[in-house]
Amino acid sequence: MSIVIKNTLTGKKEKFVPLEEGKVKMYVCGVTVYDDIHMGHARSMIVFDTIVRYLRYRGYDVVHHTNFTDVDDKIINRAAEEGIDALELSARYIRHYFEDAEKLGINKADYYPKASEEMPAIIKMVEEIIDSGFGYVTEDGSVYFSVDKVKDYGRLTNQKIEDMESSGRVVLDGNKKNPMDFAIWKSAKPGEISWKSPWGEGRPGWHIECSAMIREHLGDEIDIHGGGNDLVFPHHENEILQTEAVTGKPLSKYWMHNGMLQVQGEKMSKSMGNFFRVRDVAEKYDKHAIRFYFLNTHYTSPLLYSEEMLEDAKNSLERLVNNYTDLGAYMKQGPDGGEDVSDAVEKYRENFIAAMDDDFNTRAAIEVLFQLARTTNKSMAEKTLSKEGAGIYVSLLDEFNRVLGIYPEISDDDGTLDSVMEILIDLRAELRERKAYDLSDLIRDRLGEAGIRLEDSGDGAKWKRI
RNA sequence: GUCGGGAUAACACAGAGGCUAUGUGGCGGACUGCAGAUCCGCAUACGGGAGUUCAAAUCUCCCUCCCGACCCCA
Repeated sequence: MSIVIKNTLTGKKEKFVPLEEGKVKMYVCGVTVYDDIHMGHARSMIVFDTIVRYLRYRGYDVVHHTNFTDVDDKIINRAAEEGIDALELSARYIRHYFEDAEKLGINKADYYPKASEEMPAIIKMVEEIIDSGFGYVTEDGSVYFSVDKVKDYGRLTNQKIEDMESSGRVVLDGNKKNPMDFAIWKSAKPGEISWKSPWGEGRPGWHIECSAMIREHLGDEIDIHGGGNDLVFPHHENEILQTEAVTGKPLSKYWMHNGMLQVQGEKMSKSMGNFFRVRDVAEKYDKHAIRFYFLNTHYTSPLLYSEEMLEDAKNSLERLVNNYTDLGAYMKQGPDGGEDVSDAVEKYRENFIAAMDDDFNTRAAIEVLFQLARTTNKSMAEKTLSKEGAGIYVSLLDEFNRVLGIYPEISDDDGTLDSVMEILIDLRAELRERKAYDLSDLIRDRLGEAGIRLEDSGDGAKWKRI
């Protein structure tokens, strides 16, 4: 059994074999930090966060880098509007990014390279591209990549240059020799943020930073390169060209792309103006519901965004969380002995791994959780489950949760609250015994207002924080 | 135009030749003083048309419609 990954490069699912056994070098394209991140970015972040978590769960030693594009036209323009320095603006949104990432339960990447801090590596790479004959310098001090020199352009896109030009949208501008040529170094306009280079003051083109930063920090070849599928062309295509022009080696063995989030049938994007900021959504939905919403679909599929969808995810997840907290409570109160759960547990683990091994099918993995919930709910109701068995299930769910991050962390038991609740529950039992339902219901209602949900059942009451 | 991905019950979303998909919502039952949770059951499916096959939601071909990429994008 091994992991299978849908590789954009070949369009097929391929067995995952890293360059170096047991190790995974992974680079995921991050965001251009000129504004707050939206739910579309959140999807990509959660998807790749989960993939990293799973690879680690499967025993791989993963190095994961995600970049920030902190120098680009939009940042420069936005900063000019606000009358501040470009890097001051990008620093602000990088800060926001981390605040938002935390609200999504994202584990930190090992390193976050920023274009502005990688100039020596970027300039070096541009020089190497020129030296290899793939780059040319223009009169104004810009440097372009020459696609004419490339043998098999369009590998990732599976397209020919001629076909793309027929779109009529690609135009020959400036000093380009071929309309498909792209800037790897842009000369600075007066007043713009710039760095010194052999070609004069300027800044990097969009695609070069990723190529340069990968090479600088991860090496010539990596295992997995990820990002949204809107980056396939031209961004990733061009990254491949740049890197291979210099190293002669494939940039990444596997290319993974997540599907777009759609709002009313259209892609969510800044330019469409139909986006929802993570920080706004996170006001109303917690990270577990948001993660569940995203992971309840395969990462490559398009996904509809609406508040109803989030509401739906929240309700669905509640079923799983109820099961999880019930198992937690049963662990303390359930009977000893009971049937052996080890076979069942092993089966669930196998199914979970089989689902995730198949191109990280989180949706199928979640179905395993629902199956587990149904059968354990039943065995708890029938008292055929032992407290030990419940404990084993809880650890199993904790294990799965290290990958998915959808169950809430059980807050440290406050012993005081436990005893207070015990008193209240006993008191209510007494009241109910005397059929003083008005009082017992009042207690339950008031607890609800205080954020504690009390549920009566045949053998005592259960409570949990909500 | 070229290339890619889709169309599955009320909704969302898996599956990929035969095996009860799953969840939310709906309806009906069990449990219950009530509420909630939980369990059991029910209903509504694989865009259309041909074909291959003993057997097709799944494979092949054709058609219709949707989304994305080709300027910026996760």
